[in-house]
Amino acid sequence: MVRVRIAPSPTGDPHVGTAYIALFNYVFAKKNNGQFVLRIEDTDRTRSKPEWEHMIIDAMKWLGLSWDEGPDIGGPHGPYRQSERGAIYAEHAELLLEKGGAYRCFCTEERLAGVREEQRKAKVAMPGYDGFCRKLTPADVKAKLADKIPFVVRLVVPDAGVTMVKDKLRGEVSFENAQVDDQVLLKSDGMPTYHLANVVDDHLMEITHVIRAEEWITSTPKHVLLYKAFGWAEPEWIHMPLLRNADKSKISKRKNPVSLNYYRESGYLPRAMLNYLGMMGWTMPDAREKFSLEEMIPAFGFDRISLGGPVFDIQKLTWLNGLYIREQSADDLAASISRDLLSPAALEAMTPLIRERVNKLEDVVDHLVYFFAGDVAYSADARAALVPKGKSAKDAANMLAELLEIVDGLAKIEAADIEAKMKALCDKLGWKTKEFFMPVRVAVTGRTATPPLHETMAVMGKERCRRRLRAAIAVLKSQG
RNA sequence: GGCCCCAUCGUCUAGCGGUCUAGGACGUCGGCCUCUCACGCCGAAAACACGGGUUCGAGUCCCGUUGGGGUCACCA
Repeated sequence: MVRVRIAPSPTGDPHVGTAYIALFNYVFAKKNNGQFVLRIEDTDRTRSKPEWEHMIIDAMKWLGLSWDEGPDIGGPHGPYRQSERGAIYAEHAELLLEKGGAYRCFCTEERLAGVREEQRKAKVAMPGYDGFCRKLTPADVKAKLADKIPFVVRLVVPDAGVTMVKDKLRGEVSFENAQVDDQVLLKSDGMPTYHLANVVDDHLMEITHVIRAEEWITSTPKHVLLYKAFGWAEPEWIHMPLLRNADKSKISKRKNPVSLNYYRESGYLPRAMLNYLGMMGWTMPDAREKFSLEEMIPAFGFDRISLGGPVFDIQKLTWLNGLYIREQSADDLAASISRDLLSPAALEAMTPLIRERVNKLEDVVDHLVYFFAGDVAYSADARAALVPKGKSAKDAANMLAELLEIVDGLAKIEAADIEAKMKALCDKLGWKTKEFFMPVRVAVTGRTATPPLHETMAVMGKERCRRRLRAAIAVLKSQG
């Protein structure tokens, strides 16, 4: 039985790269009458948030990639949230300690930083943990444990030899063990790192094929070593090429919209997104470019994967989406417009904001534009208002960039919350409120006159706000 | 920088030694259709990174160079 999984980390917006890898896992599972598991990797206590998890699950459902087991529906291998599996990891770390596959490390952050610094200065070829605590005697360990000195558990990596990773797409990739660090397996807060949790869970959940992004390939030897230390059989390793920005670097929010919500709210259709992602690195045997998930499944095979990292080209995605939009009947299109864009709920949220500004019903249209539109045009007046008197375009761009950073970190914009955060930012920068809010208003709406900003932003939604902040920053930068 | 991966038009790609004077798609440009725009249709420009091998024959196999990317956390 083929069993695969997608294991997103709920530390930010649902990512297009997650959808990409999920798609190939899903299709491979379906092709082989296998099962697809959703597992939430929330072992980073400081960055993981339940809101992000909800958004990821919601986005995956929007795409239509359904899973057979997951935190929302349960299953025989649960729990599917790593934060709820602490005892399992502790137990396995202990097992590894007994088998000699791991050791306790009592080094402080400071010592580690010092070691790193020295290695940096000495230009050591392979910086990494220096193995200090590996030399501790059982008596040393016992004493430190008794003194309640905090510790982490590290993987024992052999000093010599080679670890081979058999990748389905790349063949045998070998790594000198000397190049592999004694990775931390269990953090001092008792939570596992990705490496431990991933291996333990994949084994316990009976995952047969690990289909993940190429960025993981260099840590795979650690995983292979872990399987060996536990005495478990390895899954098949399949490292997919990475989605890229136009400059070929790994796709990132700085250079591309990467949130699935951006595409969802812009009105890209899930089937268009899936189709486009399906042609990133893979082609239909008959060379068709337009194909459905159902058509992809029987045709799929890893033999048609190409390994060059594909550039995520929104223009081509948009063309494809247009094909799907136009093939709907006018009735169906009208229905999706009133359901997904001009919905009663959206209108109800906007109405209180624009009511005072309206004398005739038709007046609403002018105000509705910036709530519903994608990008807004910045007129000459608007451009002028983007830069407050006494400030430079650069100042304004920097200010908006800081605001963008704040918006990025929010799962959802709430009026009171964003108002407080903007006031705080304004104070921090030492700007007058007038100087601060007008550029933001113009950036986000393209207008110099709008309903109260924080409410407008909340109703407009995070995706619209951030894309326009980005656009305004770009305008300011081009002005020098 | 060490290690690892990758390498056909600007971009996504076809090509699995001869059928390649390299095919398709997006984008770009030109034209047709047309009240405008869009859609649609037709056409054009546009690529095998470089150097060595192997072979009767290399875009296709091997090696090197160059280039790009990834990774070197108590993040995933």
